[in-house]
Amino acid sequence: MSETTQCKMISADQKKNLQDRLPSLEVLQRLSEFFGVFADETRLKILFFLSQQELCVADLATLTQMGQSAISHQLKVLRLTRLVKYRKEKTSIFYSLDDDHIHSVFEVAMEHILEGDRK
Amino acid sequence: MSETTQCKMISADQKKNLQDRLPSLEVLQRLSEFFGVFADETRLKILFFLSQQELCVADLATLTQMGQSAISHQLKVLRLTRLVKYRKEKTSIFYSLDDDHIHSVFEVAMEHILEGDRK
DNA sequence: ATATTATATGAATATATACTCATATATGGA
DNA sequence: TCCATATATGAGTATATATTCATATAATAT
Repeated sequence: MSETTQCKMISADQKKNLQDRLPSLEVLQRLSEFFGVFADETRLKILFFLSQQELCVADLATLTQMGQSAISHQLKVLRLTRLVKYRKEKTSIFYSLDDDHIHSVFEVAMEHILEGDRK
Repeated sequence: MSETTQCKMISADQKKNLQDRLPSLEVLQRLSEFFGVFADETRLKILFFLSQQELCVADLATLTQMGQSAISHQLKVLRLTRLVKYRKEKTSIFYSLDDDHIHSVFEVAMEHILEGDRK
C-alpha cells in the first residue's frame, strides 16, 4: 500500500478537502451492499416478478426456473436488505416488494445501458 | 431444478404472461453487471473522487489509500463499463466521469438507505 | 540510448457468494 | 398423532472477484 509514485497533481489542501467530503465508510459499505443485491440475475428476476404481483416461493421458483432452495436463499438476502416483505397464508408465504425506490433504481440503470448503446 | 412443489397460486396464463414481460436475459445480464460495478467500496470511492474533479491514477491511489495496481485494475473495470473516460498528459493519465447518470444512481440508493433507517 | 516516472497487466492468492443437496421447521389436514 | 405440503437453512462446492506482487509498457527527460 505504500507506493513509489506520489500524489503530485493535487495539493495537500485539495487532498484533505476531497477526503473530508468522502462519505463515511459506513455509508460506503451500505451503498456497496445495496448495489450488490441488484448485481445478480436471479435476484433481478425475483424483483421483477414481485414488481408485477405478490407471489409465493414455489411460484417464484417456477417462474425463474430455479430450485426452491436457491429462491429461498435469495429471498433471505432480499429480506435482510428490506427490499421485500412477506405474509403467511396456510403453509405458503407470499412475498412482495417493500421499497418504493426499486423502480427508480431500475430506471437510472436502464438509462446507462441505453446510453452505452448509442455510443 | 425440477421441484417437488408446484406452481399453483397462479394460473398457466398468468405464468406465461409474467414470463413474457420479463426483460431479456441480455438486459438482465447487463443490469446485474452494471450494479456489480457499484457493489465495491473501492470503486465507489474512485467514482466519488472523480465526481469532484478529474484525477490521475497516483492521486486516486493516495486519496483512496490503496495501491497503484489495485486502482489501475479497478479503473479498467470502470473503463470497460463506460463509467469513466481518460486523457493522457505527459506520463500521467487523467480520469474523469463519463456518465451523467451516476449522480442519479447514488441518489436513489441513498433514498433506500435513509428509508431503512426510519424503520 | 538510457534512466526515470506513471500506468497497466498477468499470475497467484484469499475471500465472497450462488447454487445444490440433504435436512429441519412449520402449518394444516386426515 | 401421523402425514403431506411449503419454506428455510446448514454444509459443501464451484465460481467470481479484489488485492498484492512482480513485471511490462509508454512517455519523457538527460
